[in-house]
Amino acid sequence: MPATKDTITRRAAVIKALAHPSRLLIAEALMDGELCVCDLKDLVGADMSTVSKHLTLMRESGVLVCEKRGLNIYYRLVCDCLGDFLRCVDKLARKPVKTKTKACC
Amino acid sequence: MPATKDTITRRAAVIKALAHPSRLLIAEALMDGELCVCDLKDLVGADMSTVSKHLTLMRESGVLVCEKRGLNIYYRLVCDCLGDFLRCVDKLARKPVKTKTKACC
DNA sequence: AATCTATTTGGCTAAATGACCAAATAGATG
DNA sequence: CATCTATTTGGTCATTTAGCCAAATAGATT
Repeated sequence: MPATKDTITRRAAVIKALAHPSRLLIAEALMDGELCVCDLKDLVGADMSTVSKHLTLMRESGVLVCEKRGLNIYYRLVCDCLGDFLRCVDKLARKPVKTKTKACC
Repeated sequence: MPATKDTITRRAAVIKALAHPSRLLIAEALMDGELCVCDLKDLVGADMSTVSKHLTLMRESGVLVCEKRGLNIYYRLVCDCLGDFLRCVDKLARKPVKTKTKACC
């Protein structure tokens, strides 16, 4: 079953939800459990509205869900399979890049 | 050991290398083994120069390596741990998004 | 060495992204 | 019900990204 163009695009959107330093930071923090927006704002260190937009993107891509309790909104990761991936990414990110500017050959 | 800002940025770059429909398509195709640029051009269906730039991005982020043999340059995935991740992404991408425009609460 | 072929690079433009500020909303509290 | 607090939304601007075309490169073939 070859993935349709639409399927690929939706998968890419999920990945894109993690493909930004602030959003990755958020995802990694949420691996230890849910946090409210204000916590995440402190973590990221950006304007609250900026953080909120990152969270909206992540939520709409299906990576996060949220729940309001009291005055706060708590976000958490949908999927715990992210852990393995982040370990994989970390392994890749450690490697020095072989060729900075030129193609390998 | 809390990850430094620089580390997070490099991890995000690795993820970003997969966070585009064409690049994801390339990565998935390469899970079955190496392919030359011309194959990938056919797969993606874009201008050769566009594909080449995607490949450069992926290579520089550490996700791909390449090797020239004969006239062609063959690209392959550096890490096979991507397979599990892509399965995870697929699972997330399948879920209907709970709330399209409004926050959950 | 002249030419072919595959790929990359440079330049350009349109579109998407990310940041901030200000204003709106929604629910809790007095 | 008036207000406070947490969060989202809308607007704007600068930056980045993705696409194509044309030109450069590098290695194979004649």
